[in-house]
Amino acid sequence: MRQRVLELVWRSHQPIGAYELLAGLVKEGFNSAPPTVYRALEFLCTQGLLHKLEGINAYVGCSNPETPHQGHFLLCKDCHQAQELDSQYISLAIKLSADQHGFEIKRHTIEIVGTCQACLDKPKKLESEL
Amino acid sequence: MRQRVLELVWRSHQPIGAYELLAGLVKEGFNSAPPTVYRALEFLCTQGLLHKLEGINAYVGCSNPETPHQGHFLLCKDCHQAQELDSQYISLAIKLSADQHGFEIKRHTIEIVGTCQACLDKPKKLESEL
DNA sequence: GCATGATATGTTATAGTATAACAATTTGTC
DNA sequence: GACAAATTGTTATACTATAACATATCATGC
Repeated sequence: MRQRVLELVWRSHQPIGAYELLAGLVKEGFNSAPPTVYRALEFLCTQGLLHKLEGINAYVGCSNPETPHQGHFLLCKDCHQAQELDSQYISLAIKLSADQHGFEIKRHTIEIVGTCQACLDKPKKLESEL
Repeated sequence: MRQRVLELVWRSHQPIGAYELLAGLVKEGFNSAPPTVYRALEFLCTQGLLHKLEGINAYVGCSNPETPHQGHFLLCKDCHQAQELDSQYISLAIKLSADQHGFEIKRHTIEIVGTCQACLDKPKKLESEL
């Protein structure tokens, strides 16, 4: 079941919600209910195979599951693609800030919303096609 | 109404949820419903008077509403306090990463979950009081 | 094999978060 | 005061998530 969920997430190629995944399972013949999906998602996130995007209640496959890490994401509000970042600078800056406040980090969420390069280029494309 | 909601958020001294705010309004005699609260919250966030914490679906007062900015937060999982950061390093690191990907930032969410200094010190306090 | 406990999944119900759509009211401006 | 714009009220419902308990699957030692 967990494997089915993982595959469905990867197959979507964009962030996907729990109930959308549930619909996918049902379409495959599984007679599943919400807890099934949420359990699988929780497990996969714990294992570092998925990340949850808190801002939009959706899930994406982790781009580098071998190395345990927290996800940093660029979320395009036009095409809804999620690009995972791996920035040492961001991680370092966060660690420094936390240390300054004597704060012990357990996990962190970084979600940057805006417009991706492809979508920024789209208007230009249209122009050049005229 | 918006003012009432803003005051209730500040008065709570911690992140507070929409339905908790609604209960507060009702206790004050207002006969309000969810949309009222959500509208007020959306307005106050847009004005930069509040920040929303996506990870826990709760709202906190902005510590510096004069200067428009995105919230960066340290969230203590023990005492549930939210400490707002203002780190130029974090902002810069994010901007650099986004630029590298040709990404245009609209807004971002940074939520660091862990244990605050006060809560880290608590066990020691108990020890010394024996 | 098969009893046993641990892990995983099924099932039902419900809690918690958020918004759509339309009506009524208030507010500012002329 | 009349009008348009902005705000709030009202009802209904959509979306997200978990509690609680039942059942099934799986690994392990005997």
